[in-house]
Amino acid sequence: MNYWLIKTEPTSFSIEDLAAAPKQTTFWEGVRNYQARNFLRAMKVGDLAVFYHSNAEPPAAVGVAKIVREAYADPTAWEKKSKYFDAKASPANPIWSMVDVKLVEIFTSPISIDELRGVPALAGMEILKRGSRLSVTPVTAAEFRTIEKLGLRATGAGPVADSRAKHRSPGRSRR
DNA sequence: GCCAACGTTGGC
DNA sequence: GCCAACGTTGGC
Repeated sequence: MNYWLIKTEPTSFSIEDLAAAPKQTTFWEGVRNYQARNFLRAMKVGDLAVFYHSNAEPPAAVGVAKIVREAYADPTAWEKKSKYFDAKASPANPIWSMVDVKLVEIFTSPISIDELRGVPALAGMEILKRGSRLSVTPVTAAEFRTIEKLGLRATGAGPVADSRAKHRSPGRSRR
């Protein structure tokens, strides 16, 4: 079993969108980078992924998702209207792949990038490297466990926040 | 909104 | 096959 980190801009598709999706599952389409695609292709059913919000305030690890379907052709690549359209792709030559992911948990205590940088055990993470832009990256089991533990820690002051309760469903996925 | 870092493209 | 130009990403 392997562990990953998948990055998304919450204005495009957030973990709340995933929570609101049918079966809390979505296809992870739109990856248009060969290295990231190859990581998608290496994913196995049951693998777990840290769900990370980039370009957010603050950028943060916000939960965990599980791979529920292994890589298959990403049809948005040949949909002309899609923002992920790629003229070189076709059903005969899909080029790009996607997987299906299902929500496992939303962190009660999201971990901002600042905080991630402050954890020595996470110093080697790809996402924290300068100029890192890969939207799909492997993480080690130890890194995954460290992040999940931080994400689920008790929040301390005040009533225990249940982040799930705060997020009303925005309705259909905005994709 | 800036801009450094990076991947991709295309002229040669 | 080099590399400058360009577009995109994403933290700040």
